[in-house]
Order: sequence, then C-alpha cells, then structure tokens
Amino acid sequence: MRQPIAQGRTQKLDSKRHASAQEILDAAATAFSERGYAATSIDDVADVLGCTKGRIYHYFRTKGDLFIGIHLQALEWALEAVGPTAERADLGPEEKLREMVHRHAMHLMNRASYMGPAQYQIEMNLASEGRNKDEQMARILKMRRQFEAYYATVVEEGIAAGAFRGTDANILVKAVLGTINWMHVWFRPGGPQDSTVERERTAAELAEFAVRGVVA
Amino acid sequence: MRQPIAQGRTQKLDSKRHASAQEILDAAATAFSERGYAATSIDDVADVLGCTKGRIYHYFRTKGDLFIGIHLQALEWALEAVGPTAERADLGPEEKLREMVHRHAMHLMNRASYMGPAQYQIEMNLASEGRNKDEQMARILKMRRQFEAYYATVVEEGIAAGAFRGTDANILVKAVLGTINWMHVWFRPGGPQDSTVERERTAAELAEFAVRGVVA
DNA sequence: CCCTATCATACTACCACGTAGGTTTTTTGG
DNA sequence: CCAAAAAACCTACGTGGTAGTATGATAGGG
Repeated sequence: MRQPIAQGRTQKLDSKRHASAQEILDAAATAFSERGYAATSIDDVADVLGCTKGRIYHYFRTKGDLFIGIHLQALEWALEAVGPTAERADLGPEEKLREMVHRHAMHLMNRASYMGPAQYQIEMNLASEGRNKDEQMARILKMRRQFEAYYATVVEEGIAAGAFRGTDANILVKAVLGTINWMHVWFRPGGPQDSTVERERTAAELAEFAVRGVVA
Repeated sequence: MRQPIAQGRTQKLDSKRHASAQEILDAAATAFSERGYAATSIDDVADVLGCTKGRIYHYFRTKGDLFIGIHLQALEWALEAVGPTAERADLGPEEKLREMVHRHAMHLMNRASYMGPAQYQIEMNLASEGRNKDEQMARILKMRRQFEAYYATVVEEGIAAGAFRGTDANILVKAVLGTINWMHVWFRPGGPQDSTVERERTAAELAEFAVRGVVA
C-alpha cells in the first residue's frame, strides 16, 4: 500500500514523478471541463493520455483525488494571480480593483480547463462522496475564502475611502466575482478571434465594467 | 407503448396527469440542484417524492427527458420574466435594463431549484447522451438565444442612443448576464436573512451594479 | 362490473470504479 | 558493467450501483 502524492503538493517530489502527475492532471482537467466530472470516466482520461487506467491509479487513489488535485492547482494559481496585487499599498481602491479583475480574468482564460470545473462543481460532486475527504475540502474552502477575502478587502477599503458606493459590500463582491467567473460559460479557448491581444481587451473590458459598477 | 408527455407542453393534458408530472419535475429540480444531474439517481428523485421509480418512468421516458423538462420550464419562466419588459417602448435603455435585471434576478431567486441546473449543465450532460434529443436541444438553444437577444438588443439600443458606453456590446452582455447568473452559486433559498424584501433589495443592488457598468 | 390510468415490485443489462497481480523500464549498489 | 530492486505502467477482472423494463396490483370512473 503505497502512499500516492497529490495531497502534499509542497512536498519535494521526484521531478519525473511530478511531471507525470501533472500531465495526468492536465488531461483530467481537459476532459472534465468538456464533459463534466461525473460524465467523464477514468478511462476517458486515460484515452486522452493514450495510456490505460493503471497509470492514473498509480498516481491518484480515487477519481475524487484527481478532482481535488485540479482544484488545488487552480486555486493556487488564482491566488498567485490576484494576491500580490491585492496586497499592494501603492494603489488606490479603484486601480487596485481594476488590476485584480484584469489579472483574474486573464488567469481564467489562460487556465480555462482547470478553472472551469473548479468553480461550481465542487460542492455537489464532493459532498456526495465519502467523508474521508474532509481535510482536503477544508483546505479548498480555506483557499476560496482567502480568495474572496482579497476582493472583500479592496471593496471595503474603497467604501471606507468614499471611492466606492457605500451600499452592501457583500453583494458588490458577489457581483464582481460573477462578472468574471461567468466567463467559463461563454469563453472558449481556441475559439474564433482568440488571441493574446483579444484576451487582454476582454479582460480590460470586464475590469472597466466591474469598476464602474462599484465606484461612487 | 404509450407516449409520455413533457415534450409537447402545450398539449391539452388531463389536469390530474399534468399536476403529477409537475410534481415530479419539482422534485427532480430540487434533487438535481442539490447533488447535480449525473450524481442524482432516479431513485433519489423518487425518494424525494416518497414513491418509486415506476411513477417517474410512467411520465418520462428517460432521465434526460426529465432534465429537458426542467430546462424548458426554467427557460419559459425566464422569458416570461424579462420578455415583456424588453419589449416595452416607453422605457429608455437605462431604465429598461435596470428593470430587466431586476426581474431576472428575482426570477432566479424564486425559482432557484429550476434555474440552478438549467444554466450551465446542459451542454455537458446532454452532449454525451444519444443524439435522439437533437430536436429538444434545438428548442432549448433557440430559447436561450432569444433570452440573450433581449439583453443584446437593449444594450445595442443604449449604445446607439449614446446612453451606454460604446465599446463591445457582446462583452457587456456577457458581463451583465454573469452578474445575475452567478447568483445560483452563492444564493441559497431559505438561508439566513432570506425574505421577500431582502430579495428585492438584492435584485435592486445587482441591477444598479449592472446599469452602472454599462452607462456612459 | 370492467377498463384504464397509475403506481409498486422484481428483474436485467451494463457501465465504470477500483484492485490484483504481471510485465517492462529505470534506478541503485556492488 | 551487471544483477537486483524499485518504480512505472499494463491487463484482466470483481463488484456495486443505476438506468430502464416487464409484470403485477390497485383504485377510481363510466
């Protein structure tokens, strides 16, 4: 009974092993984002890789672990994308929020396969699985709250400074998050007119929309 | 081989029969919105009703038909919610958009169990099923396009009239839709401080956010 | 009293997760 | 450089759960 990885992401891993696991995660993220978690079989993921189930189960104990691995990776990236900006002290609320939204949107487009499944499927899918994943769930929820706190903080700062409308900070945060997160429904990587500059333009457009929605 | 209902919604149905089918749809919507389509078994739906599978399969041929029935119902209601407002000629773009968003948000909260599954799960779930549902899919997609067209029209009118920012109408529409549709992720009916007035306040808040996001 | 809509029970077929070993490739140690 | 061990991966199943069916029971209307 070996102890697979993918829980302790920070552990030092043999780089070969880590690369193979990452390749599996990529394939799973792609498959899940296309057909959904429950409708995707492990064999489907293996087909994407051109291998068999054996390889996948060598790295991940269960299908749920695969999903959790994708989630942790996506959230890690998301926190990296907006965290540094959120903690900058040299920006006013308006510019800080604009930059955060812009980076968040770019991250969503650049890592679409990971972020798509990550956003909403978690509660339903993992709530029904056995409760032996409570620890992982707690870690994911913690990262989620951290991420949302970045936005809550800048909105509250803006309200306190009189830069943002002083209504309900909580709903404003949900509105901003919805503006961005809804992208995974309509944005398709590799679609027509998809390019780096186009993504930048889209991100800037959404950032402008969100900022205008909250400014006083 | 009887011909079950739920495809021809406009047919005259025995009211008893229709009531029973509607009850089943309600239960299925609730179950799907909680655990997701694929993770919910027909027996789960039957348990919610306190009956057995027999009753469900007497009204719906397959599990997919159940899902489609929920979808059609949700879209029908959604079109009823915003359509009349979208076609009013006595409102300027700004007030029309505000009213549409408000009604849309109220609809989402009042029919949360139907709208939750309806929003995004369709492509993944039905794309993987057999292609004998193309007709139903086409009907659903048509209603979706109709719904989105309501928003596109008002946004384009606003831009043409100089009331809205004349940037990318398409992205603005997606931003507005995201603001509202994302509610199914964070709004929980029956949660703390959930009441009619609170829902009105939430809807008004989101409408204000969306309108400010697009006005010039 | 019969007939039909309605629902329950029991059953089948099948898919997909996870496992138990075997086989190949890579690493290690002498 | 070579055996031996370990890692990486594959093949072939066992097993549980679920969609859908076939048949039987019941209740209400004409």
